[in-house]
Amino acid sequence: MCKKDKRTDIMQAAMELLAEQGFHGAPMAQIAERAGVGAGTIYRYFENRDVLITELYSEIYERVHRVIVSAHPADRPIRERFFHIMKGFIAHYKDHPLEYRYIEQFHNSPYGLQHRKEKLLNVTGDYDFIHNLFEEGKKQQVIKDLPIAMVFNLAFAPIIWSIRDHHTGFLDLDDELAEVVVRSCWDSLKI
Amino acid sequence: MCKKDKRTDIMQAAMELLAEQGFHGAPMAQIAERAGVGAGTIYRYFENRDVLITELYSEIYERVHRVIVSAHPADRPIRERFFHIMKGFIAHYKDHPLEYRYIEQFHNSPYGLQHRKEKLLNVTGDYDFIHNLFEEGKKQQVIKDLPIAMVFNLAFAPIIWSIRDHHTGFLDLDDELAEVVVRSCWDSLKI
Amino acid sequence: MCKKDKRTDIMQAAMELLAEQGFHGAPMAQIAERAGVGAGTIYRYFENRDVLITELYSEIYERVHRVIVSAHPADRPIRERFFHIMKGFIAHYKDHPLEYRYIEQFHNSPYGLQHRKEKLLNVTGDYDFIHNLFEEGKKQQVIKDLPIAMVFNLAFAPIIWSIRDHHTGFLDLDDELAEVVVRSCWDSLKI
Amino acid sequence: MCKKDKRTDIMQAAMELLAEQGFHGAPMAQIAERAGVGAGTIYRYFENRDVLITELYSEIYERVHRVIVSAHPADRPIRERFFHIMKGFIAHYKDHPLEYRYIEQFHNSPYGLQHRKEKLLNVTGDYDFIHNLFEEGKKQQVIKDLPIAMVFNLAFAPIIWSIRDHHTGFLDLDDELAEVVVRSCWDSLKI
DNA sequence: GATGAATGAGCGTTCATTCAT
DNA sequence: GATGAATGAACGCTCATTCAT
Repeated sequence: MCKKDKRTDIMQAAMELLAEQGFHGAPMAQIAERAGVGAGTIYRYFENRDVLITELYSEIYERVHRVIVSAHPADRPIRERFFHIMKGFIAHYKDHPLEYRYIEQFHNSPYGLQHRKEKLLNVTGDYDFIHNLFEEGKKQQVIKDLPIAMVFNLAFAPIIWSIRDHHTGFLDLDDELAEVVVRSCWDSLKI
Repeated sequence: MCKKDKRTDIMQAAMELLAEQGFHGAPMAQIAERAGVGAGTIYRYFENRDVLITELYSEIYERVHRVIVSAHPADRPIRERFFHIMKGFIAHYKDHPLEYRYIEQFHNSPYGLQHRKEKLLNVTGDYDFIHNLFEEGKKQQVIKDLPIAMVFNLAFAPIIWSIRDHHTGFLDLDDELAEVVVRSCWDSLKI
Repeated sequence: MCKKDKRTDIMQAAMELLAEQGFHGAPMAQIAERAGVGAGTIYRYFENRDVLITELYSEIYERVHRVIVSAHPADRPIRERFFHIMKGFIAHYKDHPLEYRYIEQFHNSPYGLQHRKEKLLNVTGDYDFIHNLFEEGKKQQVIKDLPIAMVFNLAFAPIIWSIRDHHTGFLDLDDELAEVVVRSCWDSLKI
Repeated sequence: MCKKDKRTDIMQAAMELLAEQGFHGAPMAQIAERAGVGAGTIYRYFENRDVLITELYSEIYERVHRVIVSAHPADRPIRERFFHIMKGFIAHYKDHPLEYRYIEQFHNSPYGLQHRKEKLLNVTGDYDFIHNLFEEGKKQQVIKDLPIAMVFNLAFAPIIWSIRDHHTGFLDLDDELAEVVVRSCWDSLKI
C-alpha cells in the first residue's frame, strides 16, 4: 500500500472507465470508486483531470513502445524491421483492447492535437526509434522519399483502423489478415 | 428571411463550433449565440442536440458525396475511377477544413460507431457508390480480395490522416503530394 | 367563424388538455394547436394563461350550476331539494369527466385558494342558491346549526371524492351507490 | 453535524416550500437555498426531485400514522376507536399545518394517483390499521356495508376539508366543532 | 384580426474540484 | 496522507409571451 500502489490503482481504473465509456462518460467520482480510493485522493497524485488523462496516455504509450523496441532485429534489413514492428504493434493492441481504445480516444480529443503540436516542436526520444527507421529507409532508397508525417500515415493509418475494426467486430484481424495489411502498408511505402 | 435561412445559420454555427472545439466544447447556448438566434430557437429546427449533430453530419456527408459522384468516369478502368474519387475527396476537404474536422469528430464519437453499425446492417445507396467500385475491382482481380472494411481502410486511412495533417500544419498536401498519397494507397490495394 | 367561435374552440381545447394532462402538462402552444388557432391568437381572447384558466373555471362552474337550478323543486321540503341537487350534481359530473377533472385540478391549485378567498369576501349570487338552501335548513331545524363551510363540507366532500373514484376506477358509482352516498351525507347533516 | 442533519434540513425546507407554494412553485435551487446547502447537495440525499417528494410524503405520512396508532384503544367498540382515530388525526394536522398542506398537495398531484393505485394493488401494512377497523365495523354491522373506498370517503372527506378550511381561515375547527364533524361523519357511516 | 416564429428566463441535474476532518 | 461531503457553475431543454407580417 505504498504511494505507487494507489497511483497505479487510479491509473488502471481511469484507463478502464475512460476506454469503455469515453472521455466524457467517466466522472472522477466513478474513477475513484473503481480504484477503491476517495475522490479527493486522485488529486494528490494528479493535479487535475487533464493531467491524469495526459499522464495515462504517456504510460500506455510507453507500454507499446517497450514491446516494439524489445527484441528488435536492429541488424536486419529495413523491410524486416518494419514487419517486426508492425506485427508487434498489432499483436499488442489485439491483446490489450482497453489500451487501444484509450489511445484512440486520446488522439481524437483536444488532448491529441495538443500532444501532436508538442511533439512537432520538440521531438522526444520516444518516437525517434521508428522515426529513425523510416529516415534510414529513405536514405537507403527502399522507401519513398516523402515527408515523415506522410510516411507515418501510410505505415500506421490502415493498421490502426483495422485494429479498431477488429475490436468493434467489423473485421476479424487474424494472423493471416494482419500479415496482409502489414504487407499492403509496406507496398504503399516501398519504392 | 425565409425559414431556411435560420436553419442554415444554425447549422453553419454548429459546424464551426463543433469542428473547432469538439463535440463537448460547444454548448447549445454558444451555438445559438454564434448563429444570432435565441437558445430556444434551435429547438424549432432540431428536436434536440443529437438530432442537430446527426443531421449536420448527413448534410456535410452529402456535399462530399455530390463532389465525388459528379463527373465520375464510370466507363473508365477501376484504377482511373479510384484516382478520380480520391483526388476529388482530397480537393474537397482541403477546401473545406471545417467540414473535414466535423466529419472527423463525428466518426470518432459515439455517433460514429452507431452510424457505422447502421451502415453495416443496411447498406444504403449513399456508400454503395464507392463500395461497388471496390467490389468490382475485386471481381476484376485488379484489387486484392480482402474484406471490404479492410479495403476501405487501405484506401482511405492514409488519405484522411494526411488531410488532417494538412489542416493542422504538419504536412503541406499540395497537388503533387496528393497524387503521391493516392498512388501509394492504390499500391497497397492493387494486386 | 365569428369571435365567439374561436373563443369557444380555445376553451374547449384548454379544458380537454388541462383536464387530461394537468395544469402543468398543457403548454399554450398545444392548446392552440388543438383549438386550431395560432398560439398568439389565444392572447387576443385571454390576457394570459391565468386568465384563461380562471375564466374556464367560471364557465364550467356555470354549467353544473344551471343543471342544479333547472327543474329545482323549490316548493318541496329541504330534504327532497337536497337529494335533487346532489343527484343532479353526481349525474352531471359522471357524464362530464373532463369538466370534473378540470374543476378538481382548479380547486387543488393555487388558483383554487385565491378563488375561495374572493368568494369569502364577496359572496356572489352563484353560490347563493345552495347556500340559501342550507341556511333555510338550519332555520327550519332540519339540518344541524353549523358554520356554513362545515355544512358544505359534510354535504359535498364525500360525494366529490366518490365521483373522483368513479372516474379513476376505484369505485363504480352506479345509481344505487349514488343514492347511498347522498343519503349518507344527508345523515351527517340532518338533526 | 452528522449526516442526518443535512438531510433533515433539506426535507424541512422542501416541506415548507412545497406546502406553501405548491409542487410547481418550489424549484430545487430555492429548496437548497432555504435548507442552507448547495444545489447539488440535495442530490447526495435524494436521487432526484420525484424521490425527494415521495420520500417526504412517506416521512410525513408516518408521523400522523404514529399518532393515530399510539394509545389506540384496541379493545373498545368500533365507534369509540373511530372517534379516537379521527380526533387524533384532526389534532395532529391542526398542530402541523405544513404537514397538512404537503399531504394535500401530494394527494392532488400525479404522485397521489400513482400512490393510490399502488395502495389498491398491494395494500401494505400502513393503511391496514384503519382499513381493518372499517372492515370489522362492517362485519359487526355497526357501519354500512359499502365499498371500502366509499367508507373512506364518508369518514375522511369532510374532516380533511374542514382541516383545510381551518388553516385557510374559513372555519375555526375548535375542539367542539371537531367533535361535531367526527360525530357527523360517524352518522353517515353507522347503520 | 390572426398568425406562428422567435425569444430567453428558468428549470432539473451533473460533476470537477475543494477542504474540514 | 486520505477522505468524501459539499459545492455551484454549467449544461440541455421547455414554454409563456411577444410582435413583425
